[in-house]
Amino acid sequence: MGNSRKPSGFLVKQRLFIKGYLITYIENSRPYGIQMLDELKQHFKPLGYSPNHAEIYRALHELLDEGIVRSGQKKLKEDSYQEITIYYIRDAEKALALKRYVEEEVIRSQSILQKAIEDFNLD
Amino acid sequence: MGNSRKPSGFLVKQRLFIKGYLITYIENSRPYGIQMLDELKQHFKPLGYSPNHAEIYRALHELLDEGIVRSGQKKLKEDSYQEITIYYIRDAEKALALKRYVEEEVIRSQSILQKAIEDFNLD
DNA sequence: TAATGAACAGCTTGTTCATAG
DNA sequence: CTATGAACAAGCTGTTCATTA
Repeated sequence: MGNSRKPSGFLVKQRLFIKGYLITYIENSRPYGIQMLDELKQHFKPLGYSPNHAEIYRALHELLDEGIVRSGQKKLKEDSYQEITIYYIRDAEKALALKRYVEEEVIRSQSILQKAIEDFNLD
Repeated sequence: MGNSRKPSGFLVKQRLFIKGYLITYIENSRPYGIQMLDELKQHFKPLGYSPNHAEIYRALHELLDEGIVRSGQKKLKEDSYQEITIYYIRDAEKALALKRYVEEEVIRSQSILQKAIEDFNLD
């Protein structure tokens, strides 16, 4: 059973990083997948980071599986036929715990990078 | 031909990160693979990062292929039978260019993480 | 046994295809 | 056509095995 590879502990994984943002977006405004993707792209475009849609959906599905969020269907516009999937926080405690963990990982990653910048400047 | 996947531009890749350190180590003291690995492990252990030996060798081989370093054989100790592979800078200009690129990537990655920290603190 | 290297396996993620409405 | 999702494929990287001296 328990066959998993021990990660080397380099930088925070993209999937986890995105989950932190999705929780925040869902807490604030219950948007849907593509909209959150667009926000992320806008947000990080100046820094050369542009996530793709599959990664957002995979992250959302993981949040569902973990019982952190729940989802519902809704029409995109009242007079529209288009259905979208919107998300709500299901377990606020778990959500907060995950966000804290993401933050830890982000800070740890930053300190690794900070060390490198200092080391490279020593030449 | 040119079939490559466009990276999303998230954080700097471990391989590249390590190459920056290897160049610095080689510039300073011409150590060999395992020794550089041990130094890296010591250096980043407090931050939970512990690279493995295969990753270091892959990085060294790439630096060889790119013509940035060259290698030579040497006995580990004078009275020893054990041979080690030591590295020297072959093209200082290329080496510097790569280090600059690594530094750029590290800084870009840091700004992504910095943004996240600020965003998460807004709750 | 220490150092190096290659092969293999598993995980992450970018691209493409499919489906619904 | 838009949103969602799944399947597929390409990397990347951790683990294991092989070789050499």
